[in-house]
Amino acid sequence: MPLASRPGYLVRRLHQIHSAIFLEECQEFGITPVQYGLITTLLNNPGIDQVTLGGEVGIDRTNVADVLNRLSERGLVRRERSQTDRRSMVAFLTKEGEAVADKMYDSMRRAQDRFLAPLRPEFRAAFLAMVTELIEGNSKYSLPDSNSASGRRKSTADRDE
Amino acid sequence: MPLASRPGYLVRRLHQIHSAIFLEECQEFGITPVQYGLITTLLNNPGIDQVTLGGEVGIDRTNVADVLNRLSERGLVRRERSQTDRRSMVAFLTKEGEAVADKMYDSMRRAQDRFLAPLRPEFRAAFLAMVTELIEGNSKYSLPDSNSASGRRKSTADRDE
DNA sequence: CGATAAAGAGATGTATACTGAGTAATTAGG
DNA sequence: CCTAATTACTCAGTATACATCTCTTTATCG
Repeated sequence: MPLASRPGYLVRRLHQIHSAIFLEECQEFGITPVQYGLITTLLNNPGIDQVTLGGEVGIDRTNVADVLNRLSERGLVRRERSQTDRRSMVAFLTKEGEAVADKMYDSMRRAQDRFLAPLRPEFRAAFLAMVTELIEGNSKYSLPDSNSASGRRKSTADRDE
Repeated sequence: MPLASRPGYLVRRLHQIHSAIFLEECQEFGITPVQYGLITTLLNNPGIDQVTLGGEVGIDRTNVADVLNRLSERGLVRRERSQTDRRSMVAFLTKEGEAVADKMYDSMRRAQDRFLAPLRPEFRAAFLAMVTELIEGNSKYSLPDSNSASGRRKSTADRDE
């Protein structure tokens, strides 16, 4: 089975390529794809705790802490202990964080569009549907056990944009 | 644009999921997806130099050195200076390296199959074709400049398996 | 043939991603 | 109500991935 026909290889390259395009398109902001995912989730769910945040964005709990650290060092995110459960840290966007989320939106959209551009337009929805199918069908592997527990709080609004 | 509809998010999750399945299926060998890609490429191209190797496997040249280091510490890979170009390092699988490549093959296949399982069988080829299309259409972002130069040697056989 | 440009490899630093161990706070059971 | 289990987080360690800078080797040009 040649490398170029292995799903795993293809998916890794796809991820690599998207990261490169996103980073190029959003260069001026110095925000990575994962950081942007966290930022938009915080925008829609201010005061969310780190475990729930990781569940929403699809990253490991320790990684959430790492990324939030970098974002709060840059003044985009503010963290504090939860009032209701003092084990938890809850996170908010600062004013600057909200400004960055806003200013980056168009660049993010351009990155997504450029990534999908090689695919004939009529195939794009089908492609995304198949990817979603693969993610949902494999959902039990989608995140480590560390995040799986607990009552995955329903996200408040999902107005996104 | 909600997170779950962004191509970048979906592709990241897909990569995450495949890694988890591969790691689980190949647990007993302690070999990661990237390491296995390098090993099979070395199997088909013994004595390949590091830059060409990186081009074949789709990883950065410094990363090639890192991964080869780990593999040679475990006695799976042997490296030496090229006879023809003493700037280059060329790599070979050791006997143990070849044995591991052989023993892992079935586990790798199982990982790939499990990953694709949620997709209806008649869609799988179409999915892989679309992914390939996206990779080729975006090929200019597929690898950093550091690898792009030089005469990407034609791989000798590609008998793979 | 010697100066210099180009290429390859290495080291260093950043970011993502995950595991495992350990600590503190909360909840559940007896 | 006190102990045990669970949960949230942190810290340390490993691996991938990439950028950048330095050093050596090779190639080229005058």
